Amino acid sequence: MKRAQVDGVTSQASTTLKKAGQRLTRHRVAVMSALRTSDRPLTAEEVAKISGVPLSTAYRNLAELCDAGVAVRVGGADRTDRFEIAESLTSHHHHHLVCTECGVVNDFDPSPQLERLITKELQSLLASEGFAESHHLFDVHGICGNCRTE
Amino acid sequence: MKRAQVDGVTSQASTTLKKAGQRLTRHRVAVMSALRTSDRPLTAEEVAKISGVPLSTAYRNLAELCDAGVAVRVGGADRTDRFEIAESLTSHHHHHLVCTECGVVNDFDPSPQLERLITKELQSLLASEGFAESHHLFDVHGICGNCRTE
DNA sequence: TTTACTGCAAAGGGTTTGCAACATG
DNA sequence: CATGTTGCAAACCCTTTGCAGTAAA
Repeated sequence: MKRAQVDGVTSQASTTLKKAGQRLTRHRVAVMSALRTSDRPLTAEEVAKISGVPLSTAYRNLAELCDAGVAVRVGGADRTDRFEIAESLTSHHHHHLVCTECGVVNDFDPSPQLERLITKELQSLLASEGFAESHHLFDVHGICGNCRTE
Repeated sequence: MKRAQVDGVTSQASTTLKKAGQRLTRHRVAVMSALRTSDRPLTAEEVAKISGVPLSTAYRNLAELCDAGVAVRVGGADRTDRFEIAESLTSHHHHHLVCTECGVVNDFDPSPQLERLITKELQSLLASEGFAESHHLFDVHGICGNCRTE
């Protein structure tokens, strides 16, 4: 059921973009590639550096990718946005480890058990609060290994 | 085991502030009172309005309260910081419902079962990642009841 | 060829800070 | 009195936007 993700992600992304009336430029490919290559959410500045795309264009492309549902904006501990490929494209659900010292955000995988319980808990919650969930973030804040050994 | 929280919070807060070499001014009391009175995290602007403290002073006071461990900075969906009384003072552990439309953050209580599983899962996680948890945030993003009916 | 995209520089918006006046312990 | 605190305005920093030129489809 699960096919090679490299092609899947790229083709699904271009399809989605086309549907949104957006063009698949070399910059956009570069930005997506930067996101896909990383094992953690990236800041716009990191994306710009890695992809060689000017910062303002990187911001614009990231915003478009988010609108199209290809990427997601991830909040951290500092006031700098970070971006990652949407889980719907990678079929890899994960959560975040946020360092309150340096701001870096890393990924980690939840246990199926935890995920099941979360899903269940959300159902009753959404009903009682009239809240429509788009997604949930389980973020653990603390000091990362790097900052601890400095 | 659980005593009146109003006095507990205030006295513990002033003790903590004193220890940090900070004064308990009327502004600081007003800021803490604003946070304590609310059932959800407040923006600095909201705190300023409610407490009658000028915005820049509110920011400074909030930063000091955070440093002293009396308050906590809560990230949302927009780029506006929100603040709430630290859980260690209220002994009320909760999570957040973040509206991606209007930015409002509301509180909700997790089931003991969920909380137990989270705690357990974090132990192995922290060990394997060399990460020192300070606290965890289980944030559910979506559209709040208000925005849905608009 | 049409329309979307790019790149620079300039504007925005939330947050922080310099500094002189002020209040607390 | 000595220091921490306040208030205003200016500075900051990340992000967004206007506009003329460029490149997908």
